[in-house]
Formats: sequence, C-alpha cells, structure tokens
Amino acid sequence: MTDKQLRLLKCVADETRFQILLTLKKGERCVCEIMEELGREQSLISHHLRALRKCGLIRRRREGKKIMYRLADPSILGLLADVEKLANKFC
Amino acid sequence: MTDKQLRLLKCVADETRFQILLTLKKGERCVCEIMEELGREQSLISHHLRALRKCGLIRRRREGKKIMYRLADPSILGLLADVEKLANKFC
DNA sequence: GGCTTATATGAACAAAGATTTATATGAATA
DNA sequence: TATTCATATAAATCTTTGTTCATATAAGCC
Repeated sequence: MTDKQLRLLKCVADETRFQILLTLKKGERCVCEIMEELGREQSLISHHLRALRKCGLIRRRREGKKIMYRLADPSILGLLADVEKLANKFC
Repeated sequence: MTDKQLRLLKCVADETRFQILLTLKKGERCVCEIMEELGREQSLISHHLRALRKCGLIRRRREGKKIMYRLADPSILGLLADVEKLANKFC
C-alpha cells in the first residue's frame, strides 16, 4: 500500500467527496449544479473538487463562464460500484 | 452510502490500521507481535485495534496473559485484496 | 472599461483523528 | 499475595482535515 494509494482511499472515504462523485456519475456538471445538488457552500465544493482532482479522480474544462467537471475516466464508475459493494458486504 | 459504510472505509484508509490488517492476514497475532512487526508503540496499536474491532473487522480472544487478534471473517481477505486492486488501478 | 456571474484560493477557525504519556486492569507466577 | 507481564484506557497533546469567510481571478455582458 503506497502513499498515493492511501491518499486515494482517504479521498473517497469522505461523505461530501463521495457525493460529488455520485453526482458526476450522472454526467458532466458545473460547480453551481453540484452545489445545488448537495446543498453546500460554493467554496466548500470548490475545495473538495480540488482534492478529487489532485488524486486524479476528476477532470475539468472551461465552458464560457462555467467550469465543467467530469469523472476522469469511465473506470471510476467501477471504483464507486466496488467501494459500495464492499461497504455493503460488511455493513 | 450510509454512515456505517463510511466509517468502515475511513477505518481501512489509515496506514497503521491497514498494516495491522495485513499482519492479521497472515494469521492470529497477539498485541506484542503486532507492535513488533509494525515497530509502533503498544498503546497506539491498542487504540487502533479497538477501532478495527469497533467496525467489526477483527475479533479477539484471551489466551493466558496474551490477547490474540484475528480477522473477523475470511471474507475480509477479499476486502483487503479488493481495496488494493482498486488502489492499484488508479495509482 | 466597469459590472456581473462563476469559480478558485488563502487564511482563520473548528472538528476529528492520531499519537504519546501516564496509569489501570487482569492473568500468571514466584 | 506481591510482582511481573501483556494489554487497555483516559487524558493531554499534536496533526490533519474539513469548513467558513473574505478576497481574487477570469470570462462575458452592458
């Protein structure tokens, strides 16, 4: 278990970040959409998006005034499913 | 993603606890063996063992002066393997 | 260019978690 | 039963992480 792997695990093991990932699972979203969906402050979402980006889980692109976020790669869907499956098995 | 599931994830996403699980993967161990293997303080190990026990990942039994710890259930081996596999896929 | 909208960032603060220190408990043994 | 060995626990402290608040940036529009 490397440092980087541990950081990935910790990154996913946060409620807000996990919810953001679930939102992006449904497709590309801008920050304000994510804020609305989760009902949290803009700045908080922004910080968490940064963290997710730092571990390579999400990507972004600018579209006019907005910045659109998406899962970095479709295999992340698998990660989310697996994490949920694991958790279910033991809870 | 329930609260309990999140707690499980967080529990696994700690270096020391993960190492303890890897140690127990090799078989039942007493606290002093775990301490030695990880080279950490007795009290620290004890705290982490408690946390692991609290999420149901490990069990213990007394044997004379010693207390022996083990994985709660063989399916935890699967959990560890899966977690490592996931991490590898993205790191 | 000044204003607005959308997002990012840095600093301050709060909360949670890990680690250490000191002490307690409980079984074995002299 | 007093001592020792193995482990647990509580409190104190240190560290990390999450949250908020205030401000900056960058694009589009008037």
